[in-house]
Amino acid sequence: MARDTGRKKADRLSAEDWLDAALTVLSDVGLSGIAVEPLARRLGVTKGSFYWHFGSRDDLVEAALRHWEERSTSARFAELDEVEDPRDRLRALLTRAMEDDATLSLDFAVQVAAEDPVINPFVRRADRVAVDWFTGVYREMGLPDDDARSWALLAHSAYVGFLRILRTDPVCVPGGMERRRHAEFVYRALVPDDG
Amino acid sequence: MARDTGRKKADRLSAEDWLDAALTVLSDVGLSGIAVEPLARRLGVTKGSFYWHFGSRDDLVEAALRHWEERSTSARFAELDEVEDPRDRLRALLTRAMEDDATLSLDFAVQVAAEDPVINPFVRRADRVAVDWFTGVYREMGLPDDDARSWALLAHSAYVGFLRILRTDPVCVPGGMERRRHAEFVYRALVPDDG
DNA sequence: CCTTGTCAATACGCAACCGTATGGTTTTCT
DNA sequence: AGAAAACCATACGGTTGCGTATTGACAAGG
Repeated sequence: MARDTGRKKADRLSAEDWLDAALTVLSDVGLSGIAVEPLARRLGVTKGSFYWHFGSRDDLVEAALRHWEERSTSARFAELDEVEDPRDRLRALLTRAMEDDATLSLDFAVQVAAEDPVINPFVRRADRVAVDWFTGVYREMGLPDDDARSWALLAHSAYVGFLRILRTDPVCVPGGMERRRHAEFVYRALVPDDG
Repeated sequence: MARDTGRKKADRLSAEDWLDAALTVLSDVGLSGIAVEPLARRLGVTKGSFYWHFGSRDDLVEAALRHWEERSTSARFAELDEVEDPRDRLRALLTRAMEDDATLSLDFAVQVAAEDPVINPFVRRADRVAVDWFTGVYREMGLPDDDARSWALLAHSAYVGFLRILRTDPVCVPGGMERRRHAEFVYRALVPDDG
């Protein structure tokens, strides 16, 4: 009979269980939270389990980041390419990016750990993808390559910085429907000639 | 006879020596670099020295951050208040902020550690000071309070994000005279109506 | 039934750091 | 010089994390 994929029948764990826990804790407490023994405690097992599924702690971190790269970097921009008008596309990204708190938390946790040798290449790729995406949008608005890249870097900088400020001091930053207003404001500020 | 203040005569250390080392290593390798034993090795002593000058590692971190707060947050904005025209003042800050690599490194290291309970309040204060400063500038340009704060948050976000991207992937970001050009571009983008 | 493969517990050894306790060595002051 | 204070070394105990090795429990298939 067909094995029911992804079902937790007993208290035995799979590699995915560790991966999920890693991503959860990464989002909650940051990279330092991805530690073998604490995760094992959290999962109700000992690290004897972990080292059966993964070779090392870095392996788990890398697997978690690969997961993040697919969910975040790739998927996020892909689904926006359906919007034809570049201005609408830009607005859609901004409003969407500043809403989903789960995404914000994970993105932030990853970016804070950008200095870690395992994480660094992932963040670099993500930055490149984002800046390139913005550049494309601005070029479609009719800007020359040079200006498009400048706008793109500014836009991505604004997102990255907003993320950090938001997580450091949530009070300093608008929340709820105020946030929506700010997103709209940012959109208007980041569009060259909108009237 | 008058004691020559701040002179390193022998191989005995003072609290300031530890502070300087802490700030240097904070800028170079981040908060995790501020560790008692490694710093002691670096200074050619043992930690027996450290615990004479400071009560704990956190005490040193706090002292270092207090130093940063004065040098960075306070001084940086204070010396700019001489520029009368708000637009010129904004441009002055941007160009100055994006040039000095030492300041950039330290700011970045501090911000990356913003989650640390000792660091957090310092970063929050710094954010508030920066956003308030920007807000003042924009208000002097004639903007209503609401818009001024929005612009301020955007401007500070852009700086914070630029910092992170710069340190993660220096290639992705303009360097040298290109950077100056980008600073000028950012200035023009962050000024509401400049023509 | 009994072997094989999967998953987990236990028990090590190792490294990095924190902080304390205690005693030794310089300065500095008187 | 002699006492006091400033500064440092040594040695210790404690914590937390990584990774390995060995053995045990339990399921599925021959």
